Amino acid sequence: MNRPILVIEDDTSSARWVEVYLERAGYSVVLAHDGNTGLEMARKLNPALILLDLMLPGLDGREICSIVRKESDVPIIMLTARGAKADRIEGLDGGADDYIVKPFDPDELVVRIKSVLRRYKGDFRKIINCGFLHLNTETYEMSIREEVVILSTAQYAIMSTFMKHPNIILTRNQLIEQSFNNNFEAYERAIDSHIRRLRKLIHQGDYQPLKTIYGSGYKLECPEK
Amino acid sequence: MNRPILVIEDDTSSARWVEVYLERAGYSVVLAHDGNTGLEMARKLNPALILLDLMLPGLDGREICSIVRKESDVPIIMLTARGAKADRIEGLDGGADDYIVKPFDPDELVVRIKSVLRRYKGDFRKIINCGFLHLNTETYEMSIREEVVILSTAQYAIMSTFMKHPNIILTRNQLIEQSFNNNFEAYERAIDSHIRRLRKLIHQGDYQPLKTIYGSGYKLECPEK
DNA sequence: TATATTCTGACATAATTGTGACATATTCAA
DNA sequence: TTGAATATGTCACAATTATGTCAGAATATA
Repeated sequence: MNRPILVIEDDTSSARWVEVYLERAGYSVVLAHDGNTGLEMARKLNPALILLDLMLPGLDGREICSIVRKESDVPIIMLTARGAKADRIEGLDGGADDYIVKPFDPDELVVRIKSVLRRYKGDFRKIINCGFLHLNTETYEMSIREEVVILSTAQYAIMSTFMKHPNIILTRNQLIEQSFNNNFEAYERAIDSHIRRLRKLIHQGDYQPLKTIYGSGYKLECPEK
Repeated sequence: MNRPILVIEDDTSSARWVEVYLERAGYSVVLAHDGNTGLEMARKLNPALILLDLMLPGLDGREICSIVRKESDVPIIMLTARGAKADRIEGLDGGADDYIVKPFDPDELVVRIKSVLRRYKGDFRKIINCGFLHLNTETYEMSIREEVVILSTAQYAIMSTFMKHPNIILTRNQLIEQSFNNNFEAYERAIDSHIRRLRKLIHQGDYQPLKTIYGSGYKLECPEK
């Protein structure tokens, strides 16, 4: 019993083309041509993975993404049109695991699918999502709404610790332990400097999700999933 | 052997609807349509979680909640009908772990359930409940009906001592011992200042649950569990 | 009423964190 | 390899927040 890949894509010809290609690669495929049926199938079929077009009639791709993400942990790859950077990111806002820009190379599609599934089995997400923050664990890129920045090693280490434990107070020592596996010789308050640098990157106008908890440590504030 | 989710809800159609939805999400579900059978089942079945309607024939939802809470640590999510914010909080007042306002989004329900169960596996109570006071041990946030404040280190230490020993007179020295593990050099009367600051935060109109016991110490007044 | 106790606000001080500048270390490209 | 760019840790000092203390007012108790 092989769980299928669910492809939600309104353009029939391109959907069929994907279907053929995936089946050739050994996956079983189910197509949905609009958002509502797509969502319904996502619930009924328990698919192994969802390929989701961003622009859809009926329910929008990103809406589907956030709904599905709330209900299950199924991996989702967004298909987005070329160009608009904002658009790519918007997919991630809903909690997608990866995205591919159209038109894409069929081989690349298969590679991405394999990689997402592999990661998924290893229970390891390529992208950690947290509110409007999205951290790519392969490239160390962090996107904040429409902006993308590349984090330094230490910044990435600390940020990923925060994003794995959102809404929780982390002491400087916890941050050091979790982020650097204790390979950290420096003064505890070096963390403060990293925090300052991170804050410059991730604030949204006046809103700063990296909170100071006086006497305790720091906390990354994220909307609850 | 999977422990079921017990749904105590008198409206049959809405109960069935919840049942279908939860089963689709992979949970096994048991229904009870009035308070008394609900309570009985809660005792017999050892459910993984209880979904509890606030308004019930027979035993009221909040009565059940406090009875069950006395007998076990099973997580409880209250379902409350009205929109009024005060009402939602009333669920927590009985010792519930979360509440959902009807009519609710089925997706949201599943999300909440997952999150409560996840917290429970970590085997720590995130929130200490005491009357209308709720203290979050992760964030040092205290919610008082509708308001949320963040306590300072000392305030948190003292407040959690009170909430772990409600309705009991605590002398200043007991407060110091329990709250600061005797790492406290200062004059006993410093407690008075903390009390004053806490009182400013937690009074409800004229009602002040932090009582002075003349000649002895202080007491946090909570409705009995 | 007299006395003991607690409340209150103001204040000083202590504790903690933020900031920018700087020195050193590391990385990367030529 | 060298040199430039970048990253990181440290420091001094500023800013902020928390805490303890006190004196006098208010309150409780006998």
